[in-house]
Amino acid sequence: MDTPLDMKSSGMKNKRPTLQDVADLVGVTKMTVSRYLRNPDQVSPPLQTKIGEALDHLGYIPNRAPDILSKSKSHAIGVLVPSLTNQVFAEVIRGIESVLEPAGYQTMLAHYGYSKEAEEKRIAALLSYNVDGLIISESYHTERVRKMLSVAGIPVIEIMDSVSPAIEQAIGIDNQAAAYAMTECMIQKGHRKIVYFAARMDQRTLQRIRGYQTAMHDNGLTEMCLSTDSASSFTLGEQFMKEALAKQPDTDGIFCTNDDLAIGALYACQKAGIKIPEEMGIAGFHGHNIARVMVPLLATVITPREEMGRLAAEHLLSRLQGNPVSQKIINLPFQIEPGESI
Amino acid sequence: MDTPLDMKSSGMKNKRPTLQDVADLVGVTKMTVSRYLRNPDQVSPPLQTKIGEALDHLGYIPNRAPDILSKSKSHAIGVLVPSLTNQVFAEVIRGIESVLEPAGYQTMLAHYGYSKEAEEKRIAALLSYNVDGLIISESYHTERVRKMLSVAGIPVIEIMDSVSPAIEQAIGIDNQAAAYAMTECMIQKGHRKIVYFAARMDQRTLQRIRGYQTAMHDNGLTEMCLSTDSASSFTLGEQFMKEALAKQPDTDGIFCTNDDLAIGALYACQKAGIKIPEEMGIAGFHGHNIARVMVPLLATVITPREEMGRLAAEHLLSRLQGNPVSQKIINLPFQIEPGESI
DNA sequence: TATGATAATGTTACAGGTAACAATTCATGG
DNA sequence: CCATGAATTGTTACCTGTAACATTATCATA
Repeated sequence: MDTPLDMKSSGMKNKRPTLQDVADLVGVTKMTVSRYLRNPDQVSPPLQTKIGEALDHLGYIPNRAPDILSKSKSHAIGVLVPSLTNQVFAEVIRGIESVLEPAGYQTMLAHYGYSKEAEEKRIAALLSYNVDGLIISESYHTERVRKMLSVAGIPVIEIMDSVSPAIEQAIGIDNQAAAYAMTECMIQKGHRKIVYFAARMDQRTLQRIRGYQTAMHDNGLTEMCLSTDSASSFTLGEQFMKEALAKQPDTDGIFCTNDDLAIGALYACQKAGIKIPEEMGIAGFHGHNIARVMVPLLATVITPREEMGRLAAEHLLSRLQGNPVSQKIINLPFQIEPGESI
Repeated sequence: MDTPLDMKSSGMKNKRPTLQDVADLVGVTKMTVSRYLRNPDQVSPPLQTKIGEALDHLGYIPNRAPDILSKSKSHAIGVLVPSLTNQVFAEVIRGIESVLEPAGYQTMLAHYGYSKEAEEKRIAALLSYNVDGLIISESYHTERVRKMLSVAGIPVIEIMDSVSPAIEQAIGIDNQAAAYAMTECMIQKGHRKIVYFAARMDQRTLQRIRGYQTAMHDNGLTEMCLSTDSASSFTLGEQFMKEALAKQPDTDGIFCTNDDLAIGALYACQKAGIKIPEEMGIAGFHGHNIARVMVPLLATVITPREEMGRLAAEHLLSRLQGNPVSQKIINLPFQIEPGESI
């Protein structure tokens, strides 16, 4: 005569409990339960106990859907990065979450693998979930993306790049200036035939190339660039190294668009018995953690990735609180770390 | 006499357009527009054109909120990992998304920094957004987490670990067996005084330690373990190396719970002039990409991270289509890569 | 031209929480 | 013992897209 032990075994739908279910159990309306959840003191002490027990017993889980529907406020922030495997973005994300999480916001992460088409789809998806704000990391967008963002009417912050014209607000570094500075540094150290290794030709890489080219030109040196559209990797750095030596045997310096390529190139030299930095100077970009411990220490451009994420989140929160854009473009400092490899 | 150029400048609320707005513009009911969006052929050709134009003109963005509310289907999958900066999880996530994205599912990523408390909060947050399924990467859960998951009534898949009892379904590797195999391999290569470096004492690390201990014991060797609760890093590997040599100067092997520690330890040896592998064998775990190119090549346990993510997503999709759990525990193979460092 | 079938469009109700307002209870002082 | 107001609880409406059903338009055929 017993009822089934639980709903699962009874073949019922086992739907997750709603406020109504809790209210029915206690014998009040769901409004009362709602009040309890938002501020327990709004209901009488005896009900507080009963409602608390009922919530616990049923295992009530809050449901944001109604709120999102009625107030168009999801308390979720969309974060769009090109890649998750790239350590750089992982650190930016950590910075973002370190601010959003304590503020009660959920981050909705999406990535688009550097494809404009995917970016469009991902932004549409994030907007369809009614995110309250967006942090994106590209500087060029299709017309449709711009329209979507404008229509959505939510604050948008672009990160990584402080040079391209911002939609509303951009926080990043000046990639061209950083690349210029590193190239200058390599030249000062005596390198002359410096080749640039580039992968994934996005805006940031193009700007770095421009910085490198300008520095070479300003010093009366000849530039040479090896590039590909595919993803960068340690192995690609090795390949490029071999290619550079084949094309220009007297190459004495390599500046890479990121540390992955640089590390690959460095190991390729070690395997080939090329002395670093005497015979070949190698520099990277972005300060991969490993660059700071390896032997020899890799020359690299150190960028404030985590702080960039933090700042982006802070400015976004500020705008969600109704404040206007305080500063359209925020340019963060970078640092040239010569290491031991140039 | 002109109307303002756009709504922004008119001080209006600039709310994002709804189906009703589109319908009003065309002169039909929103139901007709809804039909057009789901299957254009359901409306007459002239209306198809007009609705298409209106949608475009207003920049309509679909809104999932009503659907989530009425059907409790969000087409979002929650993915919970301990850390995003850890490359291992980035690759798992890539595997997951490679399956979910083409299937029309949005991933909602959350991480909890190895804290049980944060895990609870994160799972509650994901459930409050009505995710249709969950992929989580811990094997031990608080009672409250178990209750939430049971009440939510959505498919849950645990990844990383194939040994702990699965809530519903687990996909991972046998960490203990893998650590045993690598320890055996080190012993075979002649190392005797092998020390284990562990950070972040989660279940997986504990199982690896057990594998190491068993292998040492089975070979009549003495075990020694350096561990900390804090996060692993290259620098920590360096510190541990110094500590191990101080405590046990005749240490001739290091087995690390991950490649980050191993790489740090390896460079520490290089800086101290200790020859690898002659004087010191070093092995890692998980096959960090860099381990596959560095000099010397790092001995490591190669795990199918991306495939693990793919499989988890595929099984989740299958269950979302109503299929039952086909296999409660799926044990993926690992591979011992001796490299040149042991 | 009437009839029935089919295509095209409209109407209504619903999902679950909460703002806004309404109603009820209860204690207190006159 | 009732008026008054504060404290507590209830009622109604709303947010947006769509399933389910209802209605109207269109057209071929008897």
